[in-house]
Amino acid sequence: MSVPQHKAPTLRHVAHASQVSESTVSKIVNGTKRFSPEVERRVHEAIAELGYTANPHARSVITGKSRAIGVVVADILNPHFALLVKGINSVARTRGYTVLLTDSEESAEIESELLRELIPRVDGLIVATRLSQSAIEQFSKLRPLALTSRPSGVEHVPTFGADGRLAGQIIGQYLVQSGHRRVSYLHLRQGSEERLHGLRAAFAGTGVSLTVHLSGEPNIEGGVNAAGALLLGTERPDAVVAYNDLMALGLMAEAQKYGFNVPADLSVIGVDDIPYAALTSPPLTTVQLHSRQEGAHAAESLLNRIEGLEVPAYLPLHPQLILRGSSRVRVPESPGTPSGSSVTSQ
Amino acid sequence: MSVPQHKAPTLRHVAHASQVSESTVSKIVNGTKRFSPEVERRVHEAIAELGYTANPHARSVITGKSRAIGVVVADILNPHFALLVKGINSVARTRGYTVLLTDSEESAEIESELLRELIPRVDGLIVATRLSQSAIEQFSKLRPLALTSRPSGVEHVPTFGADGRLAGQIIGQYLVQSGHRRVSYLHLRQGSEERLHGLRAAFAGTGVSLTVHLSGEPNIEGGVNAAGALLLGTERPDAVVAYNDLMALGLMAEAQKYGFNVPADLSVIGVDDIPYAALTSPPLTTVQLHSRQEGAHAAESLLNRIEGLEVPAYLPLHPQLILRGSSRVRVPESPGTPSGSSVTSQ
DNA sequence: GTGAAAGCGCTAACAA
DNA sequence: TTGTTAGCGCTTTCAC
Repeated sequence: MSVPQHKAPTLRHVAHASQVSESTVSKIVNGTKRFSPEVERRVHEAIAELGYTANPHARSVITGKSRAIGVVVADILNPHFALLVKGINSVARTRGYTVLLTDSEESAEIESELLRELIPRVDGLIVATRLSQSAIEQFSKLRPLALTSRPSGVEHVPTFGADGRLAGQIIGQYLVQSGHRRVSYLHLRQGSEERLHGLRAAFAGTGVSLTVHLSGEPNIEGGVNAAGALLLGTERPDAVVAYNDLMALGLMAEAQKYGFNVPADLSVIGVDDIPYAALTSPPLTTVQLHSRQEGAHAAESLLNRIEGLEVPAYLPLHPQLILRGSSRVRVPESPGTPSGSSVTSQ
Repeated sequence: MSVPQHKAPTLRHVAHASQVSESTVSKIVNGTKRFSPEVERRVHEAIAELGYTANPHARSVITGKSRAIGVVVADILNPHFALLVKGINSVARTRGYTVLLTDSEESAEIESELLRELIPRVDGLIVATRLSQSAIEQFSKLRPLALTSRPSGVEHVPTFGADGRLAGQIIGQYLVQSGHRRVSYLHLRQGSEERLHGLRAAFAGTGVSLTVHLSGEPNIEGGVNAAGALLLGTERPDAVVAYNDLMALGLMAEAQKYGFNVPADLSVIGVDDIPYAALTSPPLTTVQLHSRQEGAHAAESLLNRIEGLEVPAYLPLHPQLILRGSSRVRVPESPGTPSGSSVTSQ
């Protein structure tokens, strides 16, 4: 079953084979200095012959750099994070960095453990965190950090992602304009209060009521589990907004099981615009957050910081309302769709 | 923005602070040898005081081990791979290994590049490959490999995952028994022929016709794009089977746009049982492949091999038909659902 | 242009 | 139980 692992050739072997010193080989491999064509040819030949590859660990010991970045996401099964990772990956690959990806399973404890393990191996990290401000501050002293998806308001630690408050506000405005009166919000315990604040701001002075329900898990299960409390109370909502699409999808499926007709009885709105949001019946109205670009921005910024380059200010990603079948206008007299450039109808 | 990075304390610092030799500290840190309580106390104190963490790179240079494994998946956005990774992660974490995850974006070229980059950094790799047998053989000489999801039939390289041929056979048998007569299969260009072989075997001698269509992309887009050719020919199928759930979901959504009623006009069946398969209308009939356990098995086996432990034979994962609303019996006279333990109705 | 020598942070014989 | 020594594979002055 097992194939014997001959130990890999080293610089010494290449140096011997090509009759030059180790330092010469090193400089040629790294492009640090140029040599006579004859020497370079011999060295390249020997490298090819022996199948030499530099040992990145030995290199890291000296340079103090690993050309690797760590990524900690809360749940790689969530397409928002998968897309974020794809954005990070593409940037990292083109710039010659390796990505060490880990999944914290939405646990602050696991997240800490992973960070401690990752930090000595990488030059910087991108983290969707659940940790406290003080914990983040501690870690950020050890390595450059970039935060995503869950703004924590820690100073000196750059945060990336679309404006959650604005996302909430866009949804709120749409609901107001489309005649909804009783809105329930499925909130995520920790983390971003921002989406909620945005909703509140949009509803201020409009007479629209907002009821907030809590869910521990920002996934399909979380939506399924919250559906009962959310939908079967005495005052039934005419719209529910969920912290993210997964929760909205779970919630909508469960609502339909209860016999609700979406959107006739109830509008359902999510956040993220994951690929599956377009495939349900009805397809889900949601707010696109540009997860992939969020990852790319975070990675670019982090790598620039690591390499001591200038870190440009990134254009904030603008949340965009994607109108689909899970929501509809409630009052015939106000059929206008909301105005503004942040709306796309599909 | 940037916080100064004081260079990390080393063994030397700890040795100094606690008045012992470097090798003593090393042995205490690694638990290699025991020392007097007094010395151990001093060393642990110094470690805590200085916030010392071992430099894993320096360690790797000497030991030749990195306590890291590499993972290459084809598309982390595909829940099958996300679950696979979760299975791998949980095993790796409990055994003290770090996971270096990368996404090859379904490209053999990128996959090769990633493998070359990963190999010198890790003790072994888990790969969902698109590479040729010979390429895989080459890589497997450099590091222990475990293959998943896409059996390649390379000798000496263990492969994990449910039996694809059996999955195809189970679907085929169900379709036969439920009275379908014209089946179209949406096949994935490269890789697993196994699911197709299983279907063929099940249809042999039954008079059920099988038409095979090709799709390059094993994702939602692939299903959407193939729908036209698959559904709008002269002889319309009464069932379509897709290589995986993503393709089936894309295909079903598109079929519904064309006006097909699923399952009245057409049964749609996928493979994987991704979480979203249960949320569409109708929910998708599919075959559960136990992706998470597949990942766990591959990781356990690989780590055992790396550590020179015995590598137990893993129980093959049995594909299980999950009957949902996207398929139904076609002929009144044969209303029986298929028998056997591999069927779960929901 | 090329090489000798020193040393990154750590582990592993081998002494004592 | 503790320390000394050597050296992993590599980069990096600094000479020639």
